[in-house]
Amino acid sequence: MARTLDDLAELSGVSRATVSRVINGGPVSAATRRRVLEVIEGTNYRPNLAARSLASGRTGVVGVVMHVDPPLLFEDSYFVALLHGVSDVLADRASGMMLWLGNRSKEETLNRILGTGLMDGVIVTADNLDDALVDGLLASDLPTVLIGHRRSDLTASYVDVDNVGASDTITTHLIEIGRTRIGHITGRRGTVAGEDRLSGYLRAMRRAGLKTDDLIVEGDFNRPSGLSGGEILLDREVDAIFCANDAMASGALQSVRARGLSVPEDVALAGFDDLPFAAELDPPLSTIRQGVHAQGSESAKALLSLLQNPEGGPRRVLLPTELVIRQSTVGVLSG
Amino acid sequence: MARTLDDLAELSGVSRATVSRVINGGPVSAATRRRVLEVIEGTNYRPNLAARSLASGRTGVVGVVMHVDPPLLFEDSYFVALLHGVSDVLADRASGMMLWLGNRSKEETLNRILGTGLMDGVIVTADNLDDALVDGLLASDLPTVLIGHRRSDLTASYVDVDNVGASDTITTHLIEIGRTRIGHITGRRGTVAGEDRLSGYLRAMRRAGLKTDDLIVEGDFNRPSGLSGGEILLDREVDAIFCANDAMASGALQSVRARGLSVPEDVALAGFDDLPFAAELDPPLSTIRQGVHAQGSESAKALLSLLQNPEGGPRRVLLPTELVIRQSTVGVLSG
DNA sequence: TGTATGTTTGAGAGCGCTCTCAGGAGGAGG
DNA sequence: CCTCCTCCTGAGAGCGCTCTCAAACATACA
Repeated sequence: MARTLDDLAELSGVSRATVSRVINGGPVSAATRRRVLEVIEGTNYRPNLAARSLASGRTGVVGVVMHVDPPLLFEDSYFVALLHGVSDVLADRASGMMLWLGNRSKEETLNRILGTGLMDGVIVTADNLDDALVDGLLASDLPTVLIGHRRSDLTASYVDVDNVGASDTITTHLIEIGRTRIGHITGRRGTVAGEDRLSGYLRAMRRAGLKTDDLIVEGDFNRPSGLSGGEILLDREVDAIFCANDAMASGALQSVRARGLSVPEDVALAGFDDLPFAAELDPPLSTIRQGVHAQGSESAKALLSLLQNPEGGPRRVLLPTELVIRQSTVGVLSG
Repeated sequence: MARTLDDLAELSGVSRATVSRVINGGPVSAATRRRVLEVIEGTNYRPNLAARSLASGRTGVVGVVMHVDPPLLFEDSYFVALLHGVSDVLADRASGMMLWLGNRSKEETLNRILGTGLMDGVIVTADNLDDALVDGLLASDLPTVLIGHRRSDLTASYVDVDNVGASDTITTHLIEIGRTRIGHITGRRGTVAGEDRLSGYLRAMRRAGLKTDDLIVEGDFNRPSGLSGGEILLDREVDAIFCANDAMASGALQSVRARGLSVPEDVALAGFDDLPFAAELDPPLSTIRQGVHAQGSESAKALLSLLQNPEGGPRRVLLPTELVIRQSTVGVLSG
């Protein structure tokens, strides 16, 4: 059983360099190539990635960095879906995937990532406006693609959805069904998604000439903050609530119910994400569908493209979203 | 900025070998060690893992193999919890984690894993009685720890829970509250968990002298099979149903409700896993709590121990489970 | 036939690290 | 003062691969 290139070289009667060329697609005569391939066939040779990395600086291994609190990762299927999308693409075109989660400090994680030298590039979830880990990766010479964070610096590669536009769309939907006192429960402040969704809401309201003075309540993307936020907004007599994600919308729904009010007759309700449970709420939730799996797979494609052609400039992908209208805003749909 | 050991050697006026000793804890005089450490301090040197791997055969990187259908991974928080547990332990004591999911064929995955040569060892989820991927890993010279699969071959290292004993326990609980026609909806056949939980059920029933002839229905661990299995068992006039996991129990609950029967008065209901939603069902579900996070972390510890002392024989860990009694078997708990 | 051009191949120098081996320094014992 | 031991340290040989360079050979054209 051949273990090294030299073994293969001896077995096939050519030099190590030639075997390397065959394996890596270099210029070799057809006859030689065939002979070497035959030898390789019968020998289950596997190139040593460490050696290859040392010699060429490339391994084919890609890093995926999701520096979130493990509990969040644990609860929120968002990250699992993202990982799923990334891994689907990498399975075909990369030789492996290293995963970096949030169980160390950001500084420590950054150091380890940069230190291993085993990865050709990384994909990193960038939820916050400011993030030392993301900044550190961008500042390093490790090719990096961001998920969910469009940096203002214009040199980073990223994959994101148009949070502002989508929020504007769903807010406009609430306006079009005749609501005028539309409250908003924001996402966690300091996150891109939270800030951008707020911006979209404000843009739509302003364009329609509607007031927002007392209609914005701060949430944190978790269900309880939707419940408490809903109570506050109901006190202020809203006729619709747009929550920055579905989890908070389910909390808000509970607050509406608790007052004996009905959705959507008394209060229309809208969320963001279209996670699986959104369709199963009672009534089913109108929301914005963002393809999380696609965000993962597109970010992997972007990174691979970046690795293949580093000179091509940053890759910037803005994925489309879709307004999903269900009974929480329009009542019983006529069939 | 020092990039290599030679740089550090030059800066601190010693040889490369000595710097290597300082970094790896070899025998060095206190004075030299201090001097070298000072140089390292100010220079954010990071050892190159590829080079280290090539020279020593070790990288500190561990592989985690979860060859499940992505949809399953996506839906079932079991795997995320497992990963969480593994990563918590590896964060401290390993220099990285490679993740291998089920988006390739088992053969292809096996080849890639064995081929990279970048991992010191792997942790692999082994759900099925037969699994070519698991067999291949065990047959290779890569140190391997199994999760959830106690092989009969007695040479493998593994972490598992006592499925048989736990099933016996919860079945016995149903017997003790006076039920006699206790149905069982099995897990997917061919899985260790499915078969072992069935065995435990049978053992408890036999010991109590109860018949099981028409009381066993085949399920597949998913909710719909719990619903349909529940309907079949209700036709056969059971007074209790033990489902091989919580997801199926929630389906079975729905089938009981659909007939206007009440839990636990007419039919007592029990599950297995104690996933978060189990406590939130109406009524809350009696079940077996198995620490999934602990399974992950223990398997990581077992692997690290195996790597540190390969001669110590296989590591075998059987984690405890806990019977969690809620209202689905005992009605309203007196306070 | 001679020169220019192109194709295919091998030799060999690393990539950055670990680890063995042997030499030097210093102390203990005769 | 010499020998023996112990403790530290440096030299140097790899680990398995990639990649440059130049040699060898083939082909084309004048």
